[in-house]
Amino acid sequence: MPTIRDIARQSGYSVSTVSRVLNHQKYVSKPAQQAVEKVIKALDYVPNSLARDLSFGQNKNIGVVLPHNDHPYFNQLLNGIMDAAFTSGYHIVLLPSEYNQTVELDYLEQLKRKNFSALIFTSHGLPLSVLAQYAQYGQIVCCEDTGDYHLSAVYSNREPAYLAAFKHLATLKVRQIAILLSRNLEQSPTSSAIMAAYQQVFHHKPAEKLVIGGMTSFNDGYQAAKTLHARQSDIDCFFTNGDDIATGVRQYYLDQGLTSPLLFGQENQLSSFLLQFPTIDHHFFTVGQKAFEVALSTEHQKFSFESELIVPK
Amino acid sequence: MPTIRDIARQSGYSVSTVSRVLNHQKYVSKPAQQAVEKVIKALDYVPNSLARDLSFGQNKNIGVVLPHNDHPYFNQLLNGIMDAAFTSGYHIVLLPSEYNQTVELDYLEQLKRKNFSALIFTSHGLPLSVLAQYAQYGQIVCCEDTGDYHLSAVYSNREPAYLAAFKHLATLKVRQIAILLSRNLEQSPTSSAIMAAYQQVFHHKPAEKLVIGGMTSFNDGYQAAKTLHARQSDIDCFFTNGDDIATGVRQYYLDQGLTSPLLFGQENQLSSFLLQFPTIDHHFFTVGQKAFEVALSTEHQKFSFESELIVPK
DNA sequence: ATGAAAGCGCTAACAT
DNA sequence: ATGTTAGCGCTTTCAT
Repeated sequence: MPTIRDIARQSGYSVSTVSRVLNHQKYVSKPAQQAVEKVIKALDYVPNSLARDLSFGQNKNIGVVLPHNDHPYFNQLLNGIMDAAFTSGYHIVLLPSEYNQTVELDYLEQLKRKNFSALIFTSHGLPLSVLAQYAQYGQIVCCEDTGDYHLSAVYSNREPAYLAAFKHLATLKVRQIAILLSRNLEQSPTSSAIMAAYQQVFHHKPAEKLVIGGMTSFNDGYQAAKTLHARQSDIDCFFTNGDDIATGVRQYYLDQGLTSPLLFGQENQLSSFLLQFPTIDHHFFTVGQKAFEVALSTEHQKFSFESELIVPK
Repeated sequence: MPTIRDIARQSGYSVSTVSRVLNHQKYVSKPAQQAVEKVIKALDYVPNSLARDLSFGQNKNIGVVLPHNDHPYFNQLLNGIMDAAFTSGYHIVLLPSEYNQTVELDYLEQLKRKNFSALIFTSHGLPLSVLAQYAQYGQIVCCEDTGDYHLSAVYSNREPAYLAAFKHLATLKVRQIAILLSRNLEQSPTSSAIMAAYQQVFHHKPAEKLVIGGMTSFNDGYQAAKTLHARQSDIDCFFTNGDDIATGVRQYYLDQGLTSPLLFGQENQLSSFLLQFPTIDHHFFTVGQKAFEVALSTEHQKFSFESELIVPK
């Protein structure tokens, strides 16, 4: 592989002139430019990215930490991020965490080593205080409210929509509400927000035996319906963490020859539209786009979008 | 940020000794090692990845070119790739192509620039002959049969399963078969394989007006059913490119109060299991895992797995 | 076991 | 407008 020095030698110009040509800078005469470009073409030369990155002090890779599961939350977020990255010249590096703190810490160390110029956490097991310690080494964007921590945040403000959702259900005189969550009960801010909204509307906590976590798919919804229906047969509503999960619930009831309880989805996927049940759109695609944008900036920023309650007429 | 030279200076040892400590090499005395490690800890030093990569001549990034759409094919493949990459020390870089040849060419150029140490093409718009020209710059793995080209290949051998599928349908005395494809008709080897298998079984080509491409979702299936049913009302079977797409077809018929035609899926997703229609499992997760493995190797290799016909009893 | 020094290939400040 | 050269931070021969 020829280097910039080979081009310099063979063109009769210096390394810096070649560099100028490569980077389309000013102060290169037409003849110089042409001579250099001719040799470049002749030797089939391309500049080495590794050398460039070292010289520049950073590369153009943005790491995206995600638990590596298939929940639509991550898909939509990732699609938004990729969409924004597409024309930016930056690359998205997938960093699966499996919610493992050791792994997450390793990614933070890599940020410090300049293996990435920024990091986006779509979720994290590590406490925010730890993430904050690494913000000095590069932009760190969290897809949740980071409170007072010196960490950028781009997220969806869910509380109002959850509140509106439960008020809507209260209107419908629903009595026994099952709640399906993504992760295990207390772990995530999202779960807390749901529980808080529920309590605010109904003035009591959700029955523990009607709450299940770990839902990521249609099938999970199906199984959860089975389990919960066995526990309590008069459930008249399922508040779920995804339209497809709600659809799984419905399928179970239909397969049993029962009428489906009231369904409530999230993510505004196709199924809630087709089956005409209410859902919440958290605008994750938009969040992803913005998260990427912030990742490129050098300042700490906080943005929130409003989750949107969608009720079919 | 301290550099290796700072560590050398402050520890009283040379740069090379520090380097040896960092890389756990032989020929470092206990006292030297301890002295160096102490300073490393004191200065909170970590080696710079960019410098390492330049010195080593390559980085640990594997680019994965994919069209950036949501078809389960790419998800499953990507999941397999990520699964294999997880413990490897290598990173997966997402390279959306939108089937754009210019974009794909740019990724190949980046391979040449050593921005990636290998490239996996889950799909490509560029001809194989062009890809082959870049194989000299790094391992290139295609997820399809690459014939005689000097390109690694890891893919699923679909023909036999397609043949078996149509034979199965012939057994059922199906007459009017609609065919739903991923991309537009002639573009992909997959489409050709389907058409060839069809013709071999039924001794004539599929009716052109019963073939539609561009299917990626439930909704696409729904719309396609609508369109095709309007064109011809006696379709008695839909051979689709995905279980969820087949499910969309079914939904349309049900919504019209009609009985669903026979469905045939692909990808062996949950829906074919729940609704008990036949499907084909192309084992993309496994293909992805293997593709990654080959990406790390320096030799050109070809692997194929057998697609599997799955018929519920 | 340890160190000196020559790369790796490019950028950019400085000089002319 | 063009050239010289000192980095960028690490790895790796080659001496000692």
